[in-house]
Amino acid sequence: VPRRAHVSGAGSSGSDDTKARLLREAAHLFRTNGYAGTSTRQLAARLGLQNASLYHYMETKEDLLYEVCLDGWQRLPVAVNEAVGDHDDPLKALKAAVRAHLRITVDNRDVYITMLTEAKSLSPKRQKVIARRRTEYWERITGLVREAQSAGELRTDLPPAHLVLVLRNLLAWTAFWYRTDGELDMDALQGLLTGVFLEGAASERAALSATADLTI
Amino acid sequence: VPRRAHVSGAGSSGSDDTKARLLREAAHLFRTNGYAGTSTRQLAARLGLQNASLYHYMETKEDLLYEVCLDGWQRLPVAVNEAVGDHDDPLKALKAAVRAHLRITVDNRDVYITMLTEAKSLSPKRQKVIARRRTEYWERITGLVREAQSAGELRTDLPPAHLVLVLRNLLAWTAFWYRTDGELDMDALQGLLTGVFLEGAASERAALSATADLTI
DNA sequence: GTCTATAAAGAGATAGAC
DNA sequence: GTCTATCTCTTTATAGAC
Repeated sequence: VPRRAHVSGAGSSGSDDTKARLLREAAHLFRTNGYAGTSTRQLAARLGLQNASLYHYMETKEDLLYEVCLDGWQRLPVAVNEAVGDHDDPLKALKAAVRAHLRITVDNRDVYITMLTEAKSLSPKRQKVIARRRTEYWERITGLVREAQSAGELRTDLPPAHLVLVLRNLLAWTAFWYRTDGELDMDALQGLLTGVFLEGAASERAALSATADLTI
Repeated sequence: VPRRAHVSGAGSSGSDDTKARLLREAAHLFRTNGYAGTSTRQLAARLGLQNASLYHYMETKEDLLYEVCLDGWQRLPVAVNEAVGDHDDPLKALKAAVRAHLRITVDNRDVYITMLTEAKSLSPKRQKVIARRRTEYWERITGLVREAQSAGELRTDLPPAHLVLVLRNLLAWTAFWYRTDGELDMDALQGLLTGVFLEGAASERAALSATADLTI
């Protein structure tokens, strides 16, 4: 008789509430101390377990890192697809994607920062799997940018891939400094990044003179 | 009789060419394997030394990380000040600062990425020193942005600190993906980032309609 | 599913010879 | 300035009882 009447997430085996906690705490410690800097004893202590008990839920410590990275690179495209779903206007779709990306990465900083900074500690084989997911994700974003260009909403003098490099900078680094208790809420953050990305930081006067330079 | 007729850098003691190599290799390994994931034996091997010999140049492994971080946060403001030096126009000064930042971080990826991702492994006291240098650096950049706003070259509807957050995203993450053997050389990279930062990614048509929205 | 106990390897750092 | 040798502690992971 199971002690808790939970419907488990997606696991194939066992009664896994503890497994989810394990992954959450692992992501937290990996971000805070680094992967190699996190011991299985520390991890066990945070769950109120002995070191050896962890091995009921995992085979090696590296498995945890791998699962955290897989989870993160899964959540991101899922959230973006959901956000993009119901927009006809490509620029609105892109804005929704930006919003979803920010939301996911800020709400899951431990997972997100771990998957960006600690994936180097995975085996080469597993690093390749992660790198492939990352590539696919950013290709998806590139597609959104390309559509917005085709619709005449984004400038076409720069290739979509280059615009995405800029966008990627804006999105990737945000979770490293953003604090939910800071002066910027999520709406302001999204407005700031989208605003400068689309309109630029130049003053109107400067922008007009730049246009003049081109026209004359 | 010294074996090499080198003028040493800034050290107060000893004959230190090896010390510089040690710091370089340390930064490389710290970036590649993480601080905790790097052993003193690995480090020694890269210098052709035994583990114990390192302790002639350092007291603890953590000292190396600290020196790498200090070095990185020293180089950045020095390079920016030098680049800004001879510009009267605030916007040109800011552009020169951006160029210098990119140059330094891309040319010293090991140091730069280590100081951003591994400083968490320092003692709390040392982390504070590093955090202070980081703050001072970005305050310097904020000053440049503020001047460019005062000169009417950057939009003033956003506070300088918010424009710097955007700029910081653009600059901070670049060294993580930029490859010197890629299709973008440093000039193109600087042009891309500065261009989108100043002018925005929207098409002119879209930009005009945005302006119209404000005017009408 | 969690425990105690422990194996086996690797870590940072030191002692002292040369 | 570099070495060999070693101390001491911590690490990941396993064995086997409950």
